[in-house]
Amino acid sequence: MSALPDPRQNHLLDALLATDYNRLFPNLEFVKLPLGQVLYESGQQLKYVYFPTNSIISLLYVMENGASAEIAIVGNEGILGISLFMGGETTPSRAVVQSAGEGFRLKGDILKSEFNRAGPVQRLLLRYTQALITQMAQTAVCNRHHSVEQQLCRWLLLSLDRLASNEITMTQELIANMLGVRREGVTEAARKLQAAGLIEYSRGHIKVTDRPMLEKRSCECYDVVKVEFERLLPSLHGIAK
Amino acid sequence: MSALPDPRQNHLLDALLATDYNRLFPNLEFVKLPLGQVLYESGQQLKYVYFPTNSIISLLYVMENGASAEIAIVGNEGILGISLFMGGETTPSRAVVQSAGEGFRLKGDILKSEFNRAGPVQRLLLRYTQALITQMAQTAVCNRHHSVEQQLCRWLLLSLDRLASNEITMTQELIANMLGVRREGVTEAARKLQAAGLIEYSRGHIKVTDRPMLEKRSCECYDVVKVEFERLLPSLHGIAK
DNA sequence: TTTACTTTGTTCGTTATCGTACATAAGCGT
DNA sequence: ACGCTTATGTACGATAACGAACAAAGTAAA
Repeated sequence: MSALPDPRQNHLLDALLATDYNRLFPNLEFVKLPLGQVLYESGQQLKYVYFPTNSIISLLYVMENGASAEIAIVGNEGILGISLFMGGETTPSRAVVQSAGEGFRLKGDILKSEFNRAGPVQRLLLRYTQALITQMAQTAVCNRHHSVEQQLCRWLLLSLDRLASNEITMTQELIANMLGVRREGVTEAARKLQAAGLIEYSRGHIKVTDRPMLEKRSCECYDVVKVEFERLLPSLHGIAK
Repeated sequence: MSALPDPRQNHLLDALLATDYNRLFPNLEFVKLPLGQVLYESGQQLKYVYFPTNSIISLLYVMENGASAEIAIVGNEGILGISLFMGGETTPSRAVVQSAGEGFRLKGDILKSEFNRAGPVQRLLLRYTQALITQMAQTAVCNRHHSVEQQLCRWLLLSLDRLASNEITMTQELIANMLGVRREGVTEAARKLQAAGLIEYSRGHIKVTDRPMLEKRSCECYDVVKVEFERLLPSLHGIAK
């Protein structure tokens, strides 16, 4: 937490060529992202895009009756605000800070002009977008076919991958909101995982103690998404050549 | 069916400026798309992109255990094969002809070079991609929260919008595959809709007789997707300016 | 310390969907 | 017209998740 904020903690920024990064750097603005902060509201014009470093943003859709479901999550592997360069300017979903932390933001106009250079930056952003699409598609599949427990495993793993530690700060109530299920369902699934020795939790803190087993207990969705991210965005410095 | 095949029946092609369209035209190849044909297999390199005219393509994910779920559908409003210009070349999903008909295909390389002109064609394709993303996201939400009957309504409406007639040629078994539910569930939902006088069906043919009521009975998901498509791709000639 | 609040645990009846099995019926080829 | 295949109808118990209500255990505030 007390580490000096370095934009390169964000893998997308880290993947940029030096020339591109240096041009962007002066425009990156460090921001704290407290739990629950709403970065985008559904249908609202986006002013900034965000590059999380150690925070996680949840894209979720809130229905007319108040029920919600998570569409995808964005962490240090990505960027929040793709609709800016995709041309739509807005989306019907909301973006909320799911795990408190920090990040950098960039004025939308600047990102757009970077994108419109039609060079490496554009290619990188598009590849990331495709990875995000995969995550959304897999969420749809998962919502259809998998149990709450499997989905909880998937969710924990996806979150873990975007954090430095093996501990997630999040109440079961909030997780239930993300998954779009009842809080009691999460409680029961979490209890089972704890009984099996895969996690330890108490009042808003979840520590993963046996990650390999968690992966076994998860559905295939986690792996599909992970493999696709690695295929599209191998985390190599200067990949956006 | 006997109408002369005109690429401009595809709204995306129709939205192109004359100069762009004319450059593309000689490369468009007319193709028949019979029911069940697999246009892309999961993870397979894409050679062509497809512009459906009166056919519908279903993007679906098939799980390890054989269960499946539809991610999105592509009809005359769009293009199949976005991962070509998004940079990934492949996707983890399969593309199957859900409603037989026709379309035009274009060599992947040609589409890529068009995209890389970074002009109106690119902007149009990206806006379409965002609309497709909305459809996927909404599918995730729908899978989580809505009943089989609501989802059937949504599915019928989405399909209807992409066809000229009010009749859909498709067995309940296939619809069940798309929705990722049991065939019996579709049968029951369809029976109710028929009893209520909204549809008439028999052995692979579904005729929608009361569309307004079908919309009422559907979940909000249909409308969200439709509105977003119209916002992003107002069906005006020469919109890709 | 006491109180208030938040988070988690547990129960119970209800519902939707599932899995399986089998019955009926419509259309097709011969 | 015949039988065969495919499509649809129906029933049944099993199961997972729901909605609601309340108990218990932490944590923070008074």
